[in-house]
Amino acid sequence: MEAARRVLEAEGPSALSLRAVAREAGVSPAAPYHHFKDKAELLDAVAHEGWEMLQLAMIEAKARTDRSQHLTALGIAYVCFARDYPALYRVMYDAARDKEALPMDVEDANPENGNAYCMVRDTMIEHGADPSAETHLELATVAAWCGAHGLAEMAGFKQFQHLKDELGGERAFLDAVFRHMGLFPTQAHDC
Amino acid sequence: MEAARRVLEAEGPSALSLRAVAREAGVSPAAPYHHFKDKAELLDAVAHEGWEMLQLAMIEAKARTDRSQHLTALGIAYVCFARDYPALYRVMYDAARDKEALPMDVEDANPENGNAYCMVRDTMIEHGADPSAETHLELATVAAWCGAHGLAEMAGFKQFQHLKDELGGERAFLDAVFRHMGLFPTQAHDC
DNA sequence: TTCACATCTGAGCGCTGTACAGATGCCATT
DNA sequence: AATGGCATCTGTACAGCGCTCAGATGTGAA
Repeated sequence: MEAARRVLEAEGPSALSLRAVAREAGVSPAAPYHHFKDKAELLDAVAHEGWEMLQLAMIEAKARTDRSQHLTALGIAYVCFARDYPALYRVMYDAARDKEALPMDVEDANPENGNAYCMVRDTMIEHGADPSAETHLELATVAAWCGAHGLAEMAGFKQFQHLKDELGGERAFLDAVFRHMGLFPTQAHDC
Repeated sequence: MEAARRVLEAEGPSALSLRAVAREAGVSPAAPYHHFKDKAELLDAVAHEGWEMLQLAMIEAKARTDRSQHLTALGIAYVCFARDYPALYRVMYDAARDKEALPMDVEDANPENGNAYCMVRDTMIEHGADPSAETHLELATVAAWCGAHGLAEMAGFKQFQHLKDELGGERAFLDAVFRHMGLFPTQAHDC
């Protein structure tokens, strides 16, 4: 799995073949099959690690931010994670799409925080959402998650470079878009 | 390209190999290379058709909806397109990510409407956005696009099935999420 | 000492994207 | 009518891929 992570970071997701991972690990092409049923299972495992990393990044972002800015901080941390590990982020969502499910069972990294999705929901409550209005709460969480994911995928596109320039950098751009989503209070610090 | 579309719809994006397309078209595996530089160029062409189709769907949605509901209608049409052509939608964004750019040059289908992205911006203006505040306008457009794209990718996930059930169907769910995004006025009709 | 088990190898199958030399058929020019 | 250029297609080939399987190796428990 370390080999897989190295290949992914160095060569991108399209180069992440079982054989390449085996080469990187210095073993024969058949060796990985004694640890993973097939390629998809290896990718699942890599993706799982990715969700753990994302959760840790979000925990950290929350920890170093004012309570009033927690939601924005989570959004920013989310988008920055996707920017810093684009290949991994893609593997994570490719696996999710194949299963038609977000991996809401990732709680290994820091169980008391549940998982990344739960963190968003809990932060909604912190910000005044009514926890007894479950449907409403979950809709708000989904909406925020959609916004963050959408922005994560758009933020790297060249068309929006001029917006970053006009607004004074990437961070200002992300803040501004989140503000326009109407879900997030605004202005925190670096990511 | 017809063969490519057929393979894509029938077998999904992972089965969309040049050789499969050639087989479907009844031609040798080398034949496509006289029309496309490589596989990526074929996929680009397929993706381009996809953006045209999306634009047409959005034009139609706008045409059959009250002016006050145009923005929601676009969002719903967008998400429904992604639901109805999931393989094509994936090819479209795979190509976009490779280029790190949305194809904002797709204006063939209906030039007077520009393209899908422009339609969203124009509809923002219809709804009262100030066209002279260009940065603000574009941020609002980006935010809406991000929300729609995010929802398009999430809407099929199993975790949210119970929300659809509780709210009385997929359409109600989409409406509700859009409402929570704060960008969209609400309630239109079918898609 | 023996046996079970986890791990790994090497060869091999059918698939893929891509390259290239040559065939075919059509269209414009002479 | 004959010629030549050009677009299109074929057949073959190569390296790389996911995956399978029979057998080798080593390690810990009985």
